[in-house]
Amino acid sequence: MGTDPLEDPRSAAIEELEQLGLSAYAARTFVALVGLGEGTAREVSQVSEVPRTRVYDAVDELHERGLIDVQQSSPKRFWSISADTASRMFERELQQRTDVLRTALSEIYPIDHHVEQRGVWTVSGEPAVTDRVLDFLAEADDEIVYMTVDDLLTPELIGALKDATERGVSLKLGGVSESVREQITDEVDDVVTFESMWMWSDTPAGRLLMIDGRKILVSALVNGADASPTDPRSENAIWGAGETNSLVAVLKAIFTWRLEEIIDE
Amino acid sequence: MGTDPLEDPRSAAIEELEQLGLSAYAARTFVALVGLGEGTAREVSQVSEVPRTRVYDAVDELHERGLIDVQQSSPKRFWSISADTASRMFERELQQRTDVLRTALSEIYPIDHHVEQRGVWTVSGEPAVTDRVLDFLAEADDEIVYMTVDDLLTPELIGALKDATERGVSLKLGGVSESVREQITDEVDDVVTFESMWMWSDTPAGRLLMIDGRKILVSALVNGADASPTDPRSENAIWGAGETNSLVAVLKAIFTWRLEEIIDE
DNA sequence: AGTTGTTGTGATTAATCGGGTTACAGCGCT
DNA sequence: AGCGCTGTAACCCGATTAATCACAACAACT
Repeated sequence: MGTDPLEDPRSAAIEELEQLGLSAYAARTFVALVGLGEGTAREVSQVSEVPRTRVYDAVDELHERGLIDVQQSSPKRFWSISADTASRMFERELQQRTDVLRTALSEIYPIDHHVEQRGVWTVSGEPAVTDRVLDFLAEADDEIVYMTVDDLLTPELIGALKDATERGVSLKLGGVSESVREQITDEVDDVVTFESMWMWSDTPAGRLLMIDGRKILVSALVNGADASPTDPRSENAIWGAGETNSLVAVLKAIFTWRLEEIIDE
Repeated sequence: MGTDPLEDPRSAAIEELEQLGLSAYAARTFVALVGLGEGTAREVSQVSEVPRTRVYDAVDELHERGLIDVQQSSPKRFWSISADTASRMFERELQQRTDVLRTALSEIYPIDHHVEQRGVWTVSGEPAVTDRVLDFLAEADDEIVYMTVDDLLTPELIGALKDATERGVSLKLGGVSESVREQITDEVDDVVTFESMWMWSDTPAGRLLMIDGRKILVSALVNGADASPTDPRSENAIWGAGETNSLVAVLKAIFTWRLEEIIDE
């Protein structure tokens, strides 16, 4: 990424505004105006480094989106809404958009997602992997084996695990630290915890999930050398389903074997 | 607008996905995959009318955003997440974005918004006008006079009016229908309502707001001939502040005069 | 009133991006 | 070997937008 993460709020804001659909000029102009509170085209141009003659277009764009008010004098004056109001504005608009999207998509959705029995699927991105894990947990009806590192065990996931045990699914949880383990055994009954077994692979960290011995997901965190703490860590996962699935067959064998060994201790 | 409003969910979804930052190909591909549940590049290409050779690019884009899983076989197979999961995905991402924007903007925000005493500001768009009205209501400490048409009197606005009266501001409300008036007098104490006085202007509908006799906002709805009920109706407003402000001076004179006359009846 | 610097609009150019097409190498199948 | 299909990559072209320039309208000041 070329821009500073949190150091420079102006660049960060401009970046976001562009992502949200504003032109580069409009974004820079708006940020300048938020800083100034109010100003003329010349003033805006000086602090934003937008060519003065283009400030007028940018301002039109912003005015139509309700982000600034304009004064029809000469020179024209521009007045930006407050940071808080602007954020509310975007939030409202985006909420509306996702609502439309949700209804449109659900109207499309046709047949049930029959699950492919052959092949291995790959997933990219931590949020996507978590979603898949949540889906799978929800469809378990016998046994869940879940191994994960601490910071991927969010409250949302703990809730899903709890739900599963409450409908009679047995849970084996591994890899977490002592403190987290205590917290879990406190909140969730019917859980067996076991020590980490990341040693069986050279994967530094990630998750491993097995559902009813018929569905398996494995993930690895891939932020190698350029690991910046603020970045959303990048996670890649693969999963497969079905007794005959090759991934399931292989991993299930290794997994249950090691698992029995460790729990027996 | 060239696309159907609600008739065709596919077009609607594609439109939204593009607005949300997906390329046209990626949007069409995703919608096709949601319909198919799962499919190959060829199948996707047939229903989405995306050139087959470009499906692969689109699919990369979608995979990186966590919207689909891919199977590394030949032919490759693509598996879309459910409509519900996809919506949650976007919601989460956008929430995150607006959060970043909010903090960035508030760090920029410098001096307090000193209010210009001269000149008239213009606002465009119903949401923007409502925001301005809410801002102004919040800073009233003596008297609010508010005239509006029914459907612009949202719960949010009623709440703000109620807040104001509860801190001792007197409220004069006009223009609303009988039923709404009853609802208001029910919810909010210390409110004087009066009949519409839109006759003083040729404006068909809109709002008129006066705060402490020192700040005035006037709006008009401008959806002329092409008024479609689903469109967010377009509203334009002007406002000015300060005893010496020309807009305030003129309107205040007319307004209080007519107001006394009507309420006296 | 004339002069001067500033303001706002419009036209024009340059560069970037994304949609659309084509070429082609690898592969399995007959 | 021949064929069809899959996946990668290169290319072209049109649209959008950043960036520059020319100019008329205007305000201010002498």
